Amino acid sequence: MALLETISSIDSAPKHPIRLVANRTGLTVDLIRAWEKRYSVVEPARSSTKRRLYSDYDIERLRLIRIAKQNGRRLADVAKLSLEALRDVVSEDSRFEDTGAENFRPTWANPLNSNERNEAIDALLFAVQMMDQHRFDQLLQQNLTNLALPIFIQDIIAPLLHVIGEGTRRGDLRIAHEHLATAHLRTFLGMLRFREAYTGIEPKIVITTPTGQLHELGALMIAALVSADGWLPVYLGPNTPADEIIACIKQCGARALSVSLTYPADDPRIPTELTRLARHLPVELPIFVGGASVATHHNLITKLGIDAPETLDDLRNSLKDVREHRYMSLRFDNNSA
Amino acid sequence: MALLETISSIDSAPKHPIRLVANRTGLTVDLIRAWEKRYSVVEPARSSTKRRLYSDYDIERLRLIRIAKQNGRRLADVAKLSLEALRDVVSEDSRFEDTGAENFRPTWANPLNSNERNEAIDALLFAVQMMDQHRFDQLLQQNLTNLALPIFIQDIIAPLLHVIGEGTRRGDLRIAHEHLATAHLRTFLGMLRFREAYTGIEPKIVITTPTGQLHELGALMIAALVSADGWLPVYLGPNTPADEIIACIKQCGARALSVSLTYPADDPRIPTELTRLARHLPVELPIFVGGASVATHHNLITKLGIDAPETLDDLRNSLKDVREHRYMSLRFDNNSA
DNA sequence: AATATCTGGACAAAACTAGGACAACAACGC
DNA sequence: GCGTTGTTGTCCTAGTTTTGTCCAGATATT
Repeated sequence: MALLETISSIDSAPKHPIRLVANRTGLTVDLIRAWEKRYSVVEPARSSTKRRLYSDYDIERLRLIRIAKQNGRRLADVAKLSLEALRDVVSEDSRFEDTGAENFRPTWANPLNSNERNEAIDALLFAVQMMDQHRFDQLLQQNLTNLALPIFIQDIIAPLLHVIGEGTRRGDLRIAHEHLATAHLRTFLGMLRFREAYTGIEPKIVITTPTGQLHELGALMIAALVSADGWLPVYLGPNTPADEIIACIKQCGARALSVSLTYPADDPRIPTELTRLARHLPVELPIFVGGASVATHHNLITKLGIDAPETLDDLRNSLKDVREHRYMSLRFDNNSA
Repeated sequence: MALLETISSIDSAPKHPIRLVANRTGLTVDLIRAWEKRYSVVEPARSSTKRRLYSDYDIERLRLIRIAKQNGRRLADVAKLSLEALRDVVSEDSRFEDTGAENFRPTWANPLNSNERNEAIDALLFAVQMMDQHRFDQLLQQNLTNLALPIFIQDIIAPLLHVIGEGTRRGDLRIAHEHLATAHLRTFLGMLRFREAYTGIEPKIVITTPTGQLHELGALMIAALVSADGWLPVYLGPNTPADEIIACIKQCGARALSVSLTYPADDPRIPTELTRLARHLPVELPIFVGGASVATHHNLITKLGIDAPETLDDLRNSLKDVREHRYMSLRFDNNSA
């Protein structure tokens, strides 16, 4: 019995007292009860002694309803909507936000289980196959509003790119489909950099791709990611010569550099450019590389003392160290080598 | 799965309260009511308690009317127009805005007539030199809200790109500066495509760049431009093979194609790809080319019967003809040639 | 015993409606 | 030039609906 429940029921276990719900949603206890009384917004289970017991599902709905209200919706209109419908409404509204700049944080940062993730990615893939850009965009928005940004990038965007690449290689998708998706993601990821409000005191990180590397989606993912961690990405796009990267770092006083290597892996310019970067940048300025082609240049990278974090989380941790002046540079005295 | 019902289209279900409409349109609540009182600009449905309930259709009309007013139209003149008519009016206006009576040449070659425009572009250029992305973005947003979209693109973006290109060539700007600006504009222009709400009945136009052509900003400008004129751009990004373009047009039933040629002008693949397009696409489907490299291939283009509008305005006019089934194809019987 | 939650209701702030007033401004006739 | 007229955005009042907060007595939890 208990076994079956743990498998089938994920969200709907009624466990949380009203106080906790209030804390998580930002609503007051009174208000939650009032909403229930008037519109049956949520109908929580009860304990044996009549205490309300809310499920995760309920909490999520309340959060969304609060946002919907803030966007100008009336309670009666959204009270009875399902979770899915609410998500549609909220993401639809927040896209048009004119004056807004309201950034609500997805405190609800549950990592996805593999089922949900596959479902989300399948839906996105289907939209690409149908060439339905608006559906595609809508799904992206939805996933973004439901997930914290790092999770969104790591669990949705990165796998999606991989699946699309594979699908195109195998012939399940046409090149046209891949282009459509890539072009859209290019815009979407580019926007993510600007979700955070900048105070002007954030440390800067230059993000780009060296000469010959034309794929920029990896770099953009990193830009979006670090901007959520309080960095100000200076994004230069793909195909930037080493000298220009160096000049940019100097002009804007960046504290770190991230370059992305994907394709082609055997471009002879990669070693040249990387070496040039390592030689001309101060030792205390960390250089991070990432992407599919890193493995090819593993030897050179370790020799130059360039940091090649294996996962996005590793990168984030290293950057945290950089910001707190705890980062140990791997590069020592390369200049004289 | 609720896939079918979420196709993003304007539905006329009256569900939105006035506050939400105000948020989305940028109008005040009072003003919306005043317009209704005086000219019946919109006649929203009412709830059981007399609250106004607006449809998506109403919201879109209000947004357009706001722009029309900003362009100098009188409320009485536009109050009763349909959505389609409003779009025509707005895009019509934006063509003649603030240029004197004599000259509405849209500034490809000689951008600088107006002081304001110069000032705006100088400010943008300065932000690029300072590598101040947020200032850059802020200025773009500011200009965009002050101007109608077509004007913004023709009078600000296009000259700006030109000036940046020149500046980099002459050495006033570094490549890094150009990259920063290009990367940002790539995102910014990509977003513009989604400012319009779609009803699902707009004619589609495929926009891309042929194999070998990696610069996409021109194509993106066109995508943003035509979306304001009531088209739904299917944007494929740069470097798309002719066969894929053809497949895409077939799958999504596009009514037109626009390809952008900038650099390199002498790529041998350009003639091949263009010929392929002209041969395999139905005669009644117009093909538009634009960009700096058009001159190089002038002979081929005329021979193939491809339309090469000289200005963005010409393109917009031709597209208007296409939409109203008045367009005279330049292509006749190329298939047998 | 102190704290939290429940039910039911009261109450006030906020939002919406209808109608109208008013100043700023443009257009027009003279 | 001047005055008149019409347009337009904003604001005001008074009445209604919606919504957030608070209270009181009873029950439950710690």
